[in-house]
Amino acid sequence: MIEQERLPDIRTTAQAWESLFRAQVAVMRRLQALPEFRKLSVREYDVLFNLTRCPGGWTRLNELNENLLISQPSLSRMVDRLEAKGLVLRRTAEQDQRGIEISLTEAGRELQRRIGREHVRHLHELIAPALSAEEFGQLQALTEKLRSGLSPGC
Amino acid sequence: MIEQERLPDIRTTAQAWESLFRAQVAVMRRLQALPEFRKLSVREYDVLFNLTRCPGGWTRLNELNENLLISQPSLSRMVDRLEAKGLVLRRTAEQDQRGIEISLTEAGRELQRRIGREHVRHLHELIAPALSAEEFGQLQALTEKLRSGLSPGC
DNA sequence: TCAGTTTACATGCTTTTGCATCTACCAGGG
DNA sequence: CCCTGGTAGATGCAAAAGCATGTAAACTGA
Repeated sequence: MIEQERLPDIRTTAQAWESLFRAQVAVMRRLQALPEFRKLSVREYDVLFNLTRCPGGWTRLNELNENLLISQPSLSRMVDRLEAKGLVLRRTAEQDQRGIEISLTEAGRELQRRIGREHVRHLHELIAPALSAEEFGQLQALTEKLRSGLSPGC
Repeated sequence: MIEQERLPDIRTTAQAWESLFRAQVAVMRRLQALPEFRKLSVREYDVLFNLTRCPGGWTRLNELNENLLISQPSLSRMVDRLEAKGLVLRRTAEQDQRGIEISLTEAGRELQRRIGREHVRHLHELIAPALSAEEFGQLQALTEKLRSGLSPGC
């Protein structure tokens, strides 16, 4: 038996996106009010978090910028501030003298871990009651597929 | 036969949320660069959009604020600007003299529709290739359930 | 009824963001 | 080799954001 896979119409995609977006807002709104984000904003934490996810520990600034919603100048200045706080290091890329590479300092890594632990714990308390383990698995699979399947054209 | 519904562990919830969040960032990053948001930022558009969704057309400012990620003072000033542009109206609430109610002007409604049409069209082009109609339906159902099932405690 | 508390929004002030632009560097022909 | 075009970040400046606080109205409980 052949499974028919319907192409989504414009209503379907719009409604799914709206629902996903509202869920994200609802969760994020509660998260960012939590005490772990008093010293470092969610955006700043997200930079540190992204830095933990790159092999070798160094990432290009432009590459980092692709995973964030802030503009290139804003990231440049946010890195200034994180550097001033002793949380990240800057160096010029070896192969491309225009480029800048960033990595966490030990203090930065430590702070990320500390905030991350609290964050994950609070996140769990907040969202765990909403879905079963199986449903969270489906949600993860669908959102991963969504992200990786975005139209390259636009 | 009884279906066993497992409770999610902390890894499962954290990974699902991270995936959802990254998908949202990836989509939003592309959306906000589109031409329809040159005149009005995504945040401002979202306010107009929320105003189309309230019965009677008038919404309390604090109620509106719950659906947005910006702070109360920021919303207050954003409404100032939208009012100055002739897109929304302000009035004091009847039952509660402290409260402010907002509604769209005709120009505001018109602008929302115009941006909204472009927005939905571009959104569709962007995300439609990623999932089937059935999968978008599942995604919508899961994210709605997530949003409505958040722990009231935190 | 009236002082004390809470809620809703506005406002002063500082920080952060974004747009436009600048500089430095790379890459690809002539 | 130099010139042209393009890319990676930095920076000047104006707009927007958040924090702390102010004001005024509503609730609360003697």
